[in-house]
Amino acid sequence: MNTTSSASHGSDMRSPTFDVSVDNVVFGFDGEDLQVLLIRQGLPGEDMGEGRFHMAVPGDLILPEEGLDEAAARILSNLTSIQGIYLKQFFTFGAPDRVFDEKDKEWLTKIRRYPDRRVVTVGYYSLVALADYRPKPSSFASQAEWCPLNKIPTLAFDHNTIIEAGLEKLREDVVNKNIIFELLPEKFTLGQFQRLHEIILDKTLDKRNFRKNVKRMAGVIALDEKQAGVLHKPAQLYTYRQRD
Amino acid sequence: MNTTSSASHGSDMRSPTFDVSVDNVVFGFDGEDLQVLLIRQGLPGEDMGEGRFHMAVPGDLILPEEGLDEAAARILSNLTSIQGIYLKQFFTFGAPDRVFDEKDKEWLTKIRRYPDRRVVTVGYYSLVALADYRPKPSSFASQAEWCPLNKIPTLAFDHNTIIEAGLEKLREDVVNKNIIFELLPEKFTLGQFQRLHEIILDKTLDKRNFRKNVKRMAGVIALDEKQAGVLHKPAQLYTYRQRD
DNA sequence: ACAAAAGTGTTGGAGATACACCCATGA
DNA sequence: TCATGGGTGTATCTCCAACACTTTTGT
Repeated sequence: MNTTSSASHGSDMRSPTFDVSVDNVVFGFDGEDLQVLLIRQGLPGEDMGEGRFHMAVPGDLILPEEGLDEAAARILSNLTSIQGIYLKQFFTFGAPDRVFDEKDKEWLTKIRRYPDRRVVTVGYYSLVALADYRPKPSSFASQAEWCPLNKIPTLAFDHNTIIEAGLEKLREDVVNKNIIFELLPEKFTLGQFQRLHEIILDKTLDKRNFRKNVKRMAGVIALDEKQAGVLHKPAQLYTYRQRD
Repeated sequence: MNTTSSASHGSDMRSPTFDVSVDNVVFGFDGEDLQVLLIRQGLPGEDMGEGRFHMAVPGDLILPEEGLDEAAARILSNLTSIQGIYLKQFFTFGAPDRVFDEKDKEWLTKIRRYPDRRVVTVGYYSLVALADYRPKPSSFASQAEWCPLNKIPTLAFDHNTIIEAGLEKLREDVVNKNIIFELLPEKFTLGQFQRLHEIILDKTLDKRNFRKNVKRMAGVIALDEKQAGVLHKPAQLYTYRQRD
């Protein structure tokens, strides 16, 4: 029987060496569209403006003494000065051929000490209410940009796959957990709320039925305040307060 | 602005070194109870019978050219000669202090080449229909044993946490995906089917309502066969066939 | 006045819940 | 004959889906 102790924890003397990274799919909702934060970088020491870019989701190797959640928060915070944002681990990508594109390999040669070392990356998604951060875009890294979900270009490594998987997980979580409010600004209209559902679930919802459901929802509170400056009937504003 | 390129993918020259492992929470259902596969190991070269054990979930370091799913399948297969079983990645555990117990550290000293190296482990759960494998326990490693869910002892490392998280994920998946049949033998009774639901969801279900739901379920087919040798009215047997 | 989104009820059907007794078998 | 789990139907209620018109604001 093939039951040597090599199958049980840690009994093997081989010592493969890996890097572990975190990649963070940051979703932002601006009241209209769902966007994803992308990083556009030139090679270090080269002119950013001359055409050759590396586009990816924000990510980095984790530090020797750092937890995974911690790393995800650090990366996001370094890049955007956004803090206290909802972060969730959703999947770990460890295919041995994750980096197969020649351009990606070349890139790593210039940027990593051990460019050939295999990297296992832990995927996170983050949720940001863009209205609360967009007004001060200067606080964002100049190389960071929001990109609408349906216009994502081809990215480095397996990052298109990672975004796809993150979106899939977001869909699941929106129906099963109470996370959608993380994408909404503090004050929001029911129109925005419904639009957000429609984008994430990728289907249209009935307005009256949707509003009935919202009324049944705990934590959604109507404010004494309406929209202003819109070219149509101003909407009632709502807010969300977690119930004790 | 704290937006140096250190926040973006791979631009950091540090090179932490990690091991990456897979730990596999194997759930088995025998028609009565839900069980978890545990590994009991003596130190290599020591007598297994003399008291000092290391108990854990099956796991191992991944090989340099091996994918994560592949590693999970290899570990399970080495240990139990079970193959073709449902495997699912559910969470990655990377806390820097995952190994804090002195006994665990001592264990690693004896078993690992680099015992102090930080290990990030990818958690999988597997589903096994015990009736299809239990009859031939000799095919199992002698150190592997099934342990009822509610009698799990204190395990090595963070393995109690891992089992807890795996169970939690299993609960979610049972309601959202079609995976519960992976735990059922090819032929099963509605009583077993209901009991399995009750164990996993940790609540009692109404028999008549449950059976109504099963009738509505696609893929559950009544066989021309009944239980035999039971000391009560023999139950109709059913099977599950994935619909095209 | 017009354009644009906000806001508002009813009905029919499907699924969920609650509930109690008889049946077939082996010992 | 007894103990054990197997097997069955009905009534109620809640949730979901379908559907169209009026209101308020800015231009």
